[in-house]
Amino acid sequence: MSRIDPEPTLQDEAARAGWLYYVGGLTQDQIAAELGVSRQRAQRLVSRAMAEGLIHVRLEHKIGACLQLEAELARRYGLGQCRVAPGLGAGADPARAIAGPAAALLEHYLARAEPQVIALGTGRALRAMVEELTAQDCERHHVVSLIGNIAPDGSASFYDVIMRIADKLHAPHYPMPVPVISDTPAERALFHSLRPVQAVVALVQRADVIFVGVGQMGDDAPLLLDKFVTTGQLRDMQGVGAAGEIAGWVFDATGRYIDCDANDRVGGVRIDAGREAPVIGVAAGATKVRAIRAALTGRLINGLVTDEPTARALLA
Amino acid sequence: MSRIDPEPTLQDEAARAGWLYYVGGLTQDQIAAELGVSRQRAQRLVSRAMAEGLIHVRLEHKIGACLQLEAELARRYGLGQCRVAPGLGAGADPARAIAGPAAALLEHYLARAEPQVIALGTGRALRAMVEELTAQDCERHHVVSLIGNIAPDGSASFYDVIMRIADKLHAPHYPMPVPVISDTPAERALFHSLRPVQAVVALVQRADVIFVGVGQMGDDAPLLLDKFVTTGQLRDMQGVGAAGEIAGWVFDATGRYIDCDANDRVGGVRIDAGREAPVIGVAAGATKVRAIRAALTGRLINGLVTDEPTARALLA
DNA sequence: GGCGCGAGTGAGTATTTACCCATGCGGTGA
DNA sequence: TCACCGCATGGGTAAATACTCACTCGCGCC
Repeated sequence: MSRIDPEPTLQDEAARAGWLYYVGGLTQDQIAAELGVSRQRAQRLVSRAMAEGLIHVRLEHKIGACLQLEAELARRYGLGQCRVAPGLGAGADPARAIAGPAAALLEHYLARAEPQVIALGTGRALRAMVEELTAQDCERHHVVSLIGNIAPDGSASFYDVIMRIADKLHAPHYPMPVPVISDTPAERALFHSLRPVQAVVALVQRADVIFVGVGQMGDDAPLLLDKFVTTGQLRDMQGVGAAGEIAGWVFDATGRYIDCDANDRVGGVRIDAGREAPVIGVAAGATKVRAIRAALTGRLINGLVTDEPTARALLA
Repeated sequence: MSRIDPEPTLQDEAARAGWLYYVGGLTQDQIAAELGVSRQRAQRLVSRAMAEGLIHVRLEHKIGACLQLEAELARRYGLGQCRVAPGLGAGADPARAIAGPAAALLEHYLARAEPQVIALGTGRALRAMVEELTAQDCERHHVVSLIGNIAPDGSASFYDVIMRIADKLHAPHYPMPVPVISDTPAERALFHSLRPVQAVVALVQRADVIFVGVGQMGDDAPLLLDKFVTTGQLRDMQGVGAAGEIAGWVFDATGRYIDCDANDRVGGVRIDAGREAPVIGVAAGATKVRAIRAALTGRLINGLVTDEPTARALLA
C-alpha cells in the first residue's frame, strides 16, 4: 500500500459498518470479522450509522392509495405539488414519515441548473426534511430564512434550519437577523427598517420556492411551547378564531391572517395568499389538520407534503 | 371515507410493509398488527419489498479512505469524475457495491434541465446501476445504446439495459438495431449502412455522457461466456495482448484497440480515446483490474465508478 | 496519588427475524 | 369428479440482533 491508512474516524467506521450491513447484507458477525472488531462493537457501529443519519432509506414505490390521495388533494385545493407519504402507525412521529418525500421534493428544485432562491420556515418537520437531504454542492443556489433567528434571550434561535441546510449544500445562506417575535411593533419596525434586513426580505419576495411548516394553535401550540406568546395571548388568539400559523403569522380557519397583537410583532416575512411561486407546506399529524386545511383554503400554500392519515382527514 | 379502498396490490402492501419496517422502525409484529396480517406474512412482505428493490438504501457519508482513493485516481489518470464505493467484503458481488454510487452519478446528469443524450453500454454493473436508479420523468433526455441489441439467435439481447432504463425514466430511447457481433465484417458494414442505424450512431457520437462497463479478457471473459467469441478466438486475442473490452471492442494493456477478427464484426459504436464528453467506466472486481487500468491508461474512459479494493489495486 | 466520572467494552440474555415444513386452498387437466 | 400441481399460509425453530449489566480504562479533579 502506497499510503499510510490514516486512522479512520469513528464516523468512517460506522459508515462502513452500516454500508456492509444495509447494502452488503452481511450479518453483524461478518462485519465484525471484516472490520476486525468484536460483534458488539459491530452492532454499535451499525446502530450508530443509522442514528447519525449516515444511512438513508427511501421508498421507491408510490403506493396506490397515496397516489390517489395526492390527486384528490391537488384537485380539491388546486395544488401544484402534492406528496402523501404512507403513515407510520399510531405512535410514531409524523415528521419522520414526511421528511423523506419532502427532502426529495426539495432536491427536485436543487437539481435545477439555474440558480434558485429557496426560502425556508422552521419547525420540526423542516428540520427532519433537512436531515434527510443528501449533501451536495449547490453554490449557485441561495437559501434564505423566512423567520427571525434571534431567540427571546438574544441567542440564535434553536430550530433555525438555515444553518443546517447551508452546511449540507454549501450554498450561500441568509438568516433573518431579526427577533422571532419582537417585544413591540416598534421594535419590529425598527429591525425591518435596517438595510440588511430589507435585503433578506427582498430575497424572500423573489424566492423561486418556499418551504414552510404549519403550526397549530391548540393549547399546545408551538408558539406557546417556544415561549413566543403567553397562555393569555394564545387564548385571545384562539378566541378570535386562530386556526394555524405559518412562519409565526397566525391565521383563521379560512386562511386569513387575523388582526392580533402577536401578528404585529412577528419578525419573519408574511407569506401572502395566492403567490405564484410554489409555497410548499410540510406538515402532518392529527393536531395539525385544522391548521393545514385553513392554510390550503386560504391559498397561503399551493403545495403540500403530508402523510396518509392527515391527507384522509383533510379530505374528510 | 369518501372512496372505496381499491384492493391494494401485493406490491403496495410490500411497499407499505417495507416502509413501516425500514423508515418507521416498527417490528414485524407491529407491522402485522398495523396491516392486519399474520406475522409471517408481514415478514414476507418486508423481504419482498427489499427483493423487488422497492426500498433503496444509500450511504450519505463519504468514508475518508474512499475519498482519498478517488482523489488519487482522479489525479493519476486525469479523471473528470471518480467515485469509489467501500468494498463489500470478499464474497460479495462488486457490482452491488458500485451500483448505488453509479446511479447517483447518473442522476446527476439526469437532473440537468437541458436535454441530455445519455449513451449506455451493457453488462452486469450497468444493469445493477439501473436497478438502483430512482424512477422519474425525463422526457427531455434521450437514452441511446452503444451496443447492438440483437443476440446471436436473432432475439433481443438479454442484458440490454436501454429498455429497463427507458422504462424507469420514461425517456425516448434508441436501441442499436444491429447484432452484438455480426458473423462477418460485411454483415456489420451492411447494418451500419442502414439509415436508422446511422441515426443511432450519430446520436451516440454527440452524447453528453456515456456510461460503459469494462469487460475483462481472461479465460472467463464475458465475451466468451455470452458466446460472442469462441475459445479459440479468445486465445488468439489474448495472444496479441487483449486486456479488456468496452462495448465489445477489445483493447490491449495500453488501451489501444487491437487489430483482430472480432473487432471487425462488433456491432456497437467504438468509443475513441480522449473524448471530450464524460465517458464513465462502471466496473469493479479483482479480475477486471487489468482491463480497467488499460482503459484508463488509453484514456478510453475519463471517469470511473469502482470499489475500494479495485481502486487500491489500480493504484498499486 | 487517590477518587470519582463517563465512555467504551464484552458477556449474557431477551427479543426479533429468517428459514423450514406440513397444511390447505384454488385452479387445471384427465 | 377427482387427482394433481402450484402456491400461499401459519406454526415452529434456529439464527441473528438489540439490550442490559458489570467491568475497565483514561481523565480530570481534589
